[in-house]
Amino acid sequence: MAEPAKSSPLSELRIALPSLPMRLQEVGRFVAANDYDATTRSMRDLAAEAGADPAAFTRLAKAIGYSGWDELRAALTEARRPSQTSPFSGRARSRRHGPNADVALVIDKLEAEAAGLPRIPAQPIAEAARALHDAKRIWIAGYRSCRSVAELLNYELRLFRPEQVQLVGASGPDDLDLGAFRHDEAVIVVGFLPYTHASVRVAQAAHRAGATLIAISDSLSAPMAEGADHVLLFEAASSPGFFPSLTGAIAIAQSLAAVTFSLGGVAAKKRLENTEARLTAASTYVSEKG
Amino acid sequence: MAEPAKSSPLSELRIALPSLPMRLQEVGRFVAANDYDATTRSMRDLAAEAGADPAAFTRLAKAIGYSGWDELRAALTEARRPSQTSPFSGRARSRRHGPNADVALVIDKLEAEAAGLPRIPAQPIAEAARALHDAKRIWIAGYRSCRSVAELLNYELRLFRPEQVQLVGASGPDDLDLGAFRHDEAVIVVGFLPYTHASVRVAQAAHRAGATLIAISDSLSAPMAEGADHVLLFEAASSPGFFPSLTGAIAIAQSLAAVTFSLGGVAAKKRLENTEARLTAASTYVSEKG
DNA sequence: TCGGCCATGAAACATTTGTTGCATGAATTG
DNA sequence: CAATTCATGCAACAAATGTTTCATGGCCGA
Repeated sequence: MAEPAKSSPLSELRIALPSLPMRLQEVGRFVAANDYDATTRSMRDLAAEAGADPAAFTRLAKAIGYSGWDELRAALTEARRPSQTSPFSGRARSRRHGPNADVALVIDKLEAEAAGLPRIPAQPIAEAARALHDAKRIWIAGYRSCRSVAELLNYELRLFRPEQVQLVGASGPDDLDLGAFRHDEAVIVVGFLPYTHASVRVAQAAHRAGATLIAISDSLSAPMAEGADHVLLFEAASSPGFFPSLTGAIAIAQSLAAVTFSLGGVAAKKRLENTEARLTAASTYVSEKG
Repeated sequence: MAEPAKSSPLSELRIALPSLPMRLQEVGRFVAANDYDATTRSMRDLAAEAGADPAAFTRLAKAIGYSGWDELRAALTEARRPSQTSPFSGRARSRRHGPNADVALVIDKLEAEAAGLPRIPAQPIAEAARALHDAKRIWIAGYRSCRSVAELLNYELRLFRPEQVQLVGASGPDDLDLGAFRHDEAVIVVGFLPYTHASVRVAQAAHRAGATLIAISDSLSAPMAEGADHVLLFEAASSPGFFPSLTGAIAIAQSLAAVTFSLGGVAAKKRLENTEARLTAASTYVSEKG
């Protein structure tokens, strides 16, 4: 039936893993986690480090369709070969069609977005972070695709300022929150073309209340950037594809959170540790080592 | 007799090269030019390909101060080992002070993240997009900070496949959705260290149901990558700061959506236009020109 | 409970590995 | 020109590698 794409030996391994005997699973996980050593060191070495029988490696290789460990290792080695940064790295850019057109699209996109990031002005971010640091409370608003940026910012800031950060509209209609803005609070609005009415309303309300308004957008002339105390610009259209890029906005959000955190000093650090301890106690996370 | 900086075995080799016998020079150049093969293939293999005597490799190693080829190879292997953290981890960490410390932090972060993007493997994204294209329905899961990535993906995919894309847990407890996975559907799980139990459960449920599992994570050995048909890797730790970076995950999500859209052809385009028309009619957006 | 199956570890196996001794021939020196 | 040094290829060596076989013990179905 639907042959799963077995582009790399590692993915073959991963796919077969769950249906393997216990010992082979252990060994398989070890290989997946240490694929560099798998290609460079000897089978017996790996066995010793993994605390397993050397034979298990041979059996693992055979279990996923290779003639033996040597062949598996050869496949891994080829997959890791650097000259083929991506198998089509030759920039295959000329070939807009054919089977590799998709890969070329992805590469284009990633490169374009990578190029856009260093062009983001850093100074305004640092200044905005200071404003956040001074704010009694922080409101965050973003709609449609920008919602994800708003939520990330909300999540990260709440890690060390849980009681003072809030998403606009998180607990009821936006309109209720709009009336709650105070002059000593900060409001962050994320948005780019086409701009939603909702985000513009939030910005206007913030301005009216005398709150510090921080706009994360793609243009200085964006409607919600009007009257903003800080405007953090990114290039939404910098990458090919059917939809504007949010990579820059995410990078800004994370930098903003990082600087705000560092401004928070030991107090922020302490609260972050508390939050982490609580999450660990609730066993939200999988324990690090199996 | 100023010992030249012998940071890497390769530089030692290059430095000693000119004073070596002719044959050893040839072999040395071959090693320098093919250092990847030097670490992975056998001495005799290399000798055959270089058209030289196997003994020459042993002699070369001894000539530049190693006890033998094995030791040289070990040094090369260690030099090539991909750093567990990141090339930037040691950098700029020296607590810059002064008024511009924050700005420097932002710049570091942006640069590091920009450097990480082109390292994202493109091929798996294209393959995963094809799987999405073929899926009858698409489920998306992500928790904590990864929720924002999941929601962005959900939003963009729903623009042109509104009825077939759904967030896990969007309309009730996760558990209800977990039982709804079908073999002809695709499940996307976003997560990185520390991994949440919830995301692992989703991945396991997807695997059990025979659905196509796509994992967006920071490691091939992530628990929810086990049994995954496609694993899309990004570097969560590639940037300084208190929190892992989501920029790579966002870039992957957007590329995935873009390729899936392009695979959808005119049908997808048509549906996107419909969606846009509806949003405009509801006057969600501010009209372009004032 | 018995019988077969499979997973697993230990040991024996043939092969391949890196190394070294030796013979040859060219280059260097007195 | 003779004596010496040195670079080089070949072949034999011991060590290490990956593989296979076999004995053991647990598990499931009859």
